[in-house]
Amino acid sequence: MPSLPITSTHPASHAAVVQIKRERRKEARPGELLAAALDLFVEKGYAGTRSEEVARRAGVSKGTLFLYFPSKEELFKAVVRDSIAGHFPEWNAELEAFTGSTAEMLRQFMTLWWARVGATKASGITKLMMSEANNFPELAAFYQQEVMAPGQALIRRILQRGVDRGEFRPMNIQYGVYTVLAPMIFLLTRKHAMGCCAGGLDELVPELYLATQVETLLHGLCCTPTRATPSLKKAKST
Amino acid sequence: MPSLPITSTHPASHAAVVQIKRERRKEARPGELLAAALDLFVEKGYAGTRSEEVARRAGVSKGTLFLYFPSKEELFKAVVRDSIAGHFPEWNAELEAFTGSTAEMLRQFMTLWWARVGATKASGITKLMMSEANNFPELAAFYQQEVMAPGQALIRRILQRGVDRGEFRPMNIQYGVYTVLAPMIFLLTRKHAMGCCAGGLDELVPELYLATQVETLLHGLCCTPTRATPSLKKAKST
Amino acid sequence: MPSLPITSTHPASHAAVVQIKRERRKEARPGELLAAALDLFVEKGYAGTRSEEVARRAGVSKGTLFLYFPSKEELFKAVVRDSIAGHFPEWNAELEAFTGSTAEMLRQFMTLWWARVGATKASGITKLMMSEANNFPELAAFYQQEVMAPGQALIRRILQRGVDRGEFRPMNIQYGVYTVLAPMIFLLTRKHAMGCCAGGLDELVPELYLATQVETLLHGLCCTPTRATPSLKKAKST
Amino acid sequence: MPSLPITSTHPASHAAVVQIKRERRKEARPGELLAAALDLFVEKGYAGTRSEEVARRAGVSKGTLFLYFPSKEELFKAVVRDSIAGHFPEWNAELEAFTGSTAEMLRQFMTLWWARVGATKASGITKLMMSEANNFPELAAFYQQEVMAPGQALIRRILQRGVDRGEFRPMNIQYGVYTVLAPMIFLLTRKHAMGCCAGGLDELVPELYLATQVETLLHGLCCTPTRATPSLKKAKST
DNA sequence: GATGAATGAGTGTTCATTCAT
DNA sequence: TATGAATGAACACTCATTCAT
Repeated sequence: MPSLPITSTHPASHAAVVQIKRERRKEARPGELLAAALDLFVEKGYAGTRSEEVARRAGVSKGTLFLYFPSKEELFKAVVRDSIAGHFPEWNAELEAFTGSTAEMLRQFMTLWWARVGATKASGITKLMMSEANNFPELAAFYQQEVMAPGQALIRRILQRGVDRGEFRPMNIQYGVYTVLAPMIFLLTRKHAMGCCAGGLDELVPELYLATQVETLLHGLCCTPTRATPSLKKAKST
Repeated sequence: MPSLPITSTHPASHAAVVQIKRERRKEARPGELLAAALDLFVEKGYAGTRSEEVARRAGVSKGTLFLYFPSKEELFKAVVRDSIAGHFPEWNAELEAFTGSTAEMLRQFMTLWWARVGATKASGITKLMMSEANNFPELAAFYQQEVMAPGQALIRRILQRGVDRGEFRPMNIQYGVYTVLAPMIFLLTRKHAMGCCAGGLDELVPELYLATQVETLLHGLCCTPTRATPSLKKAKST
Repeated sequence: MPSLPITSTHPASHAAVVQIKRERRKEARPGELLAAALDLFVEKGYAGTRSEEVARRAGVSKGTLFLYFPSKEELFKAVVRDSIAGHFPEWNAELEAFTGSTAEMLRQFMTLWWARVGATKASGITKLMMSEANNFPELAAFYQQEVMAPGQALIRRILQRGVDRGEFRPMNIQYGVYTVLAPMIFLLTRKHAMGCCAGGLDELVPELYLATQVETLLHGLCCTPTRATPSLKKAKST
Repeated sequence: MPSLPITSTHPASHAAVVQIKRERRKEARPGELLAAALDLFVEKGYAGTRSEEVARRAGVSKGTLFLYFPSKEELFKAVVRDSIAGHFPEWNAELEAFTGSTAEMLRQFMTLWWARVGATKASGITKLMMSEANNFPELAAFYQQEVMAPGQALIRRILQRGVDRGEFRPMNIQYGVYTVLAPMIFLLTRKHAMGCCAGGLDELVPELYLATQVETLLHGLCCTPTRATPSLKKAKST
């Protein structure tokens, strides 16, 4: 699996970051606008983000924004496309180099996902798509193809490895994928949509929640009780 | 200049001809408006739904809408109450009358939730809240209070019952609630946000997915392993 | 000066008050509506008064209001016309029967005006006219003719009497009229327009204010110092 | 069906032809808008003035108005400041620099007030407040604070100076203020509310009326009788 | 006559988009 | 290229007026 093609429809969108700040960085404009727009779209949603604020945060005038992006809609699409730069090759490679048990592999996958996506700004993109997919079907298709599909393929490979190596019971792999996905999406929802109104009682520690989920999952998935749940040994005899 | 077309400027001169007859249907209006509003809120989101269109879809004028609901916000709350919140007393009663095993109780909860909410338009409301909660804090608080809190309380009661009766292992109940919630939210996300672009490979049968999830959960939750719906064995022999 | 013609364009507007409350008082409707409208127009102004509230206060439905008055504008006109029933003949007669000094006459005029107009609901009509005259020129003309003119004539007669009897110095009578009018209008303004925001320091006792004004006036108007200001005797010798 | 007229649905296809050229006049706009707003507020009252008409009269679009003034209320406040409130520092300074007799000071105050406020459109603002204060409490508070309070303080200072210097008799200063205020308010009422229907008999020359009032006042206020403007005698001889 | 459900033009305000400079 | 002043279509909500019952 070679590096994913980067679909960037605007010039100098990502490379600009590396550029030297010479001649008042003309080439960097689109990148700065995209960064500002990402922040604001995540924070305020599509409708709630005013184009003037995007421009101001990028340090340019309102007119300049429309010089680079013909409309707010196009800006939004560009933001989503631009933000989904391919980390998948790297993650794929990491997981393929993994040599431990598949249970451990799943634990590591979840942990890394939280550290690299869930806990970072990148999670905002996912939230954005969940919110606006209906309004931008074309974009949803793009997201499905560029993010959801590779992501699910990655999970699928883990589960398949577990089954192939006799570590997991035979299963409907696709449903297994969804089982892994569900707590991730749940966390994103809490973080970006419901976090504001969570009652005081249910402070949720994401890392702990994910760990708990993985162990619960493994109980259901594994052929032999995983080390994290010795108490189930008796149960296994049935 | 004899041949210029003369356009009548007298008010209501032409409109009167087209005049739609006014119907007086006081009893039926709120329901019709609620139905129209549910459709549009789900389809276009809260901000994207224009009150005039709600009225038109219900076959009345803009003014009539505000005759029954004093503001867009109250209209939305009424929709939430009508679709979801108002049913909690009934659902609570049903579960309290339940006499079977707690595993079976959880299965029934999930099944009924899908039939009554997940599979219906009401599910769109939950998706909508996930999308727009950040932009409308008052609506979010309302939803939290009227839907999230009672819903989670309901799940909590099920889990607690399992623990109390020695059917489930002791657990952090709140995390257990989230474990039950996660696949529900995952389904809603798929249906409303990603459903439009689902690839051919992953056709998902929600009922089957939920059943699978419950069984996986039960493997992790129960004191004694619970094979899929043992209660059905008896039923078969009948 | 015979009794002023009462211009009432609506049936049973005033006579209704005397009527016996038999047969659910059909004839009283216009009168009740006018009374309710007067209250509300005075309290909330023309634009601020909603026709539905007028109807409700009169104990009828919104439709009924428009049955009696073809529009809000006509209702307003009717209110003003109806409320200015002629007290002037009575007041004229009273003053013509007055036998004391003209200074005393002026004092009594002011005192009675406050008791009968300034302090009562009738003052609201004047405020109404001051506020809305520009929007209803036709009505303003009516008010000018029916109220302002007779009122000023009355004052004029007092002043003229003072001059004729050698009690007041010769003066431009019309300006004298305005001098008498000014504190009256000032009081109405305070009561109806600025009263809401008067600072705590300047509590104004209308009767005291008017008395003060009259004495100040008399200092300027009288040939000999009036009894209320003995300290001025010395000054008079100049 | 070949002969159907095809109506272009492309946006701005026709409008572009009629397009009025946009002028950039940032410096001039606020003044133009303020002038237009003053005209309309005086003519139609606060509630009766539509913001779009203010914009149109200033030759700009509705949006431009809100570019300079964030709301109708702020526009009104700006008009008040521009017309009246903003001049108090200057007027205060003038009076503090005054070195003549307090009687003369009062005369000058009245004269200047008429020339600068009473005779100008600014007077309409005061009339407007008298009309609409009850319906817009926040505006009333603003006007009280920015205009009424400084204005009355100014008068109070004059009267106090007269008393302190032994020119005026001791008095209840606040009532004195009202005595000065009354003819001013009377004039405004006549001009804006009753002026439209003034009968032929009472042509009023405001300057003359005010002068008369001041002299009448001074008769009552001064320790030694002050015949009309003695200071003018000297002036004549010059 | 009386009702009150229904109407829809009108209002302040926002904001993506345009365009003269 | 870049600016930011200017635009105008939208939108939630109000309320005088109408009319079926």
